[in-house]
Order: sequence, then C-alpha cells, then structure tokens
Amino acid sequence: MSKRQQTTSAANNHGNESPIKRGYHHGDLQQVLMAEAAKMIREEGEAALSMRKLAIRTGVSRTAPYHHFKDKQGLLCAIAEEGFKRFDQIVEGPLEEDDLFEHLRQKMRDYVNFAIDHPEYYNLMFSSTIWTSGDVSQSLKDKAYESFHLYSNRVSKLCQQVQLPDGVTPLRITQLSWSSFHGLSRLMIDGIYLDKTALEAIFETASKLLEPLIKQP
Amino acid sequence: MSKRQQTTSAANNHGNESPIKRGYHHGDLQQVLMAEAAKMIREEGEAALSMRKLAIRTGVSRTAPYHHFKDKQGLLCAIAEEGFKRFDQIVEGPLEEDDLFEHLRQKMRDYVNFAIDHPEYYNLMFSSTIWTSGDVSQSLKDKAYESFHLYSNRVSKLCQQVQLPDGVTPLRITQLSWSSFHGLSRLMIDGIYLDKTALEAIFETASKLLEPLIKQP
DNA sequence: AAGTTTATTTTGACGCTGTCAAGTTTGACT
DNA sequence: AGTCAAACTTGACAGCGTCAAAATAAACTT
Repeated sequence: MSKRQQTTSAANNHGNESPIKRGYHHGDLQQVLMAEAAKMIREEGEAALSMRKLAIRTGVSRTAPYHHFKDKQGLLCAIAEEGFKRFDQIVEGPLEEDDLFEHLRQKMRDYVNFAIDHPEYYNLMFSSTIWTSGDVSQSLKDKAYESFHLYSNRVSKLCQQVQLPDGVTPLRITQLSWSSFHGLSRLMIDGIYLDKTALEAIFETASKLLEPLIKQP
Repeated sequence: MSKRQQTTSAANNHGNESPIKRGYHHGDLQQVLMAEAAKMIREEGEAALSMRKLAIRTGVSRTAPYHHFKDKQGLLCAIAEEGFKRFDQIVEGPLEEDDLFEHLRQKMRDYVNFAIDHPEYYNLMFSSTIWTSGDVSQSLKDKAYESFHLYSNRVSKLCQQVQLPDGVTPLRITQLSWSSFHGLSRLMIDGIYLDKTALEAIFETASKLLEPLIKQP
C-alpha cells in the first residue's frame, strides 16, 4: 500500500498542478481515483460505485486501487475528507457586518446549496455507513472535528453581536444551527417533504425567529 | 408473488396475535421476515443485512422472501413504512395545555428518543438509498406523506397558542422544526458532533429561542 | 373424496461484488 | 549496472441479489 494512503492526499503536489505525469506508472492514480469515484457517485448514485468498475473506468486493473486505499471504505473516507475541505471554503468567507440577518440568511443559503450542489460529497461526509461502521479513518475524524470548530468559531463571533437568553451558549447555538442546516440539507437532497421552492421561505422564517435576539440598548 | 405484498402487512391478523401458525407453509412469513430483518439491522448494521442470511436465519430457503417482497428494496420500504406507523404514535398523544414550552421540550425529546431508540427504523424511514433510488414503493410514499400531515396538523394547532411574526406560517414552522429534529437525530444516531449529554441543553436552547413568540395581550 | 387451481417454497444458475495472495513490471537510488 | 521498493496485474474465493424452473402444500370445486 502506498505510504501516502489515508493522508492529506494532495499535499505532495508541490504547487505543481500542470498535467505532468509524475511518479510511478499511472501518474497520480490516487487523485484520479477519488475524482472518478466522486463523479460516478454523482452520476449514478452511491450504490452504483464499485471498486471494480471504478478501476476499469480509470484504466487500471481491478485491484490497483487497493494500493492507494485500504479498502472501499478507505476510499469513501478520503472522498468525505475532501468534501470537508471544500465545505470549509463555504464556512469561511467574509463576515458581512452590514445587515446581520441578511448575512445569516446568506450563510443558510450557502450551507444548503453546498449540500444540494455537491451531494456526492455531502452524503459521504455525513454517511451513516461510514460513521457507524467502526473503522472511519482517523484523518477523516480529525478533519470533521476541525470543520466543526471552524464553524463553531464563526457562530461564536456572530453571537457577540446579539443578546443570548440566559443559559444559552454559543456552543448550543452551534449544535442547534448545524443540526437544523443538516436536517434541511438531508431532506432536500433526498427529496422528502421539502423542495427548492420552499427554501427561501424557510430561511426567512428562521431569520424572523431569531430577530428578538437583537440587543436592546 | 403474494397478493399481500407491499400492502398494510398486519391487516389480516384479525386481532389474533397468539402464536398460532396459520396460512401457508411457514405461517406468517412476511411479518417474520420484517421483524427479523429489523433485528439484524439493529444488531449488526444495515450493511450486514443480506436477503440470503435473512432467509436462512428465518428458516426458509434463499429465495423464499422474494414471494413476499419484490426485491430487497421492497423489503426495506416495508420496514420503513412500519417505522412511520410507530413514529405516528410519538407524534400523537395528548396536547398538554399546561406549560406550552415544557410541552414543546417533551415533544423534542420524544422525537429524538424515537430515532435514538429505533435507529433500525429511523435510518430506513429517511434513507438516502431508498428515497433517491427511483423505485420507492407507492405505499411508503403515501405513509410518509400521511405522517408529515399528522405532524403538520399538530404544529398548526400549537401555533394558534402563539403570535407568529409577519410572513411566518405554520407550514414553514412545520418544515423548519422537522428539519431541525431530523438533523439532530441524524447527527445523534451517527455520533457526529453530538452526544446524548448535550441533548437537554439543546432542547432548552431551542425552547428559549422560541419564547419571544408568546402572545402579548 | 378426488381433482384442480393457486400460493408458497426450493434448487440451480448467472453475473456481479470486495478483497486476499502471489507474481510481475516499473521507476528510483546507489 | 544492480538493487530495492513501490505500483500494478492475474488468479482465486466467498458472498451477494435475483431470475427461471421445478416441487410442494394448501385451498377451492365438484
């Protein structure tokens, strides 16, 4: 198995992203596998992803992927981790100080749109089968935890602009809001009860429910 | 295939729940299969459920289940449907008029506890693979829709006791609250970011955020 | 009670899956 | 030029979902 297996996979790119085939036989098989797998999941659903089809489609033999990922689960963990990296870019971004509640609504849109636009990542990031399997990769655990803290810090900063009721802490707001966005995204992706046309009204509702938090001078 | 396939499965029990073996060879294979499958999922995870193992464990041959369920997906849909039936019993139950917010907190507990206590049902009820597969059974769709309306009616009734902000409707509250409970339950079941010890504080937070809705006379 | 029909179950088979073991090729390093 | 390790291939195995055809058992008809 490759030494690089299960580690931050693009780290050894040295900033060189030109299409130069480096390294061993195939070049950058690990990256290509992850990209192709994500593509297959996106186009045909997670159930349609098999290690064999992935290998053949990538132009290598059935078991070649096993030198880059411990097993199928290892590949899925790596893709999920990649998903968290992309997700972080949504959470980051400027804190618009102008209109707090418009800012909040925009963040809601950003979260749910990420899930809707990249379900192949979002599904894996919060996949039951991955997280309850007992062998989720350590690096995925670490990345997920890191993303949570990034989000948590953002929420805490925003909380400073409002008056929280007694006993309500930024941590609880973090957990409650993430839960809400997560549930919204899940129902949306799976097409249960909700559809895109309801989204903006739901954001508006959430925003209105929070409005009493504005500080009374 | 059995005529009963995909229909309300316990309907022909005629209130007779004694362990009398009736009907054809096995007796009530359909019911036994559903119960055994749920048990397997609960004990070993959804991934560990195979039609073959289920059949053998139930004491019939590999393909016997296919006369009671169209395919594996059909079985899973039937179990999910059973899950919604049990879930309804949580949503139903008396409307405690005494303390509105304590009532709300209790409903939150009930929802999430159902998910935590019966993950083998909850996972299937909101399973990505089922709902995005394209062949979810019509009766499951109907049941899920029915459960949503049951919940929606309850929320609407509760909304009459408070003053909703302009533009906020009971439907949006229904969608937003279900999303929140769903996300909470999912993160809880999968053990991501949340654990049981945080639950009560999160409910308290949600309750506090809603308090400004009380009617000003 | 015998014969017919229909529901139920079994056996056999096919192609697909994940992945292990052993062997082969390739590039990098001395 | 020779060594070594990484990357990859081929062969194999058990398990999977599920179809077709045969067998069995219950229910219905007369």
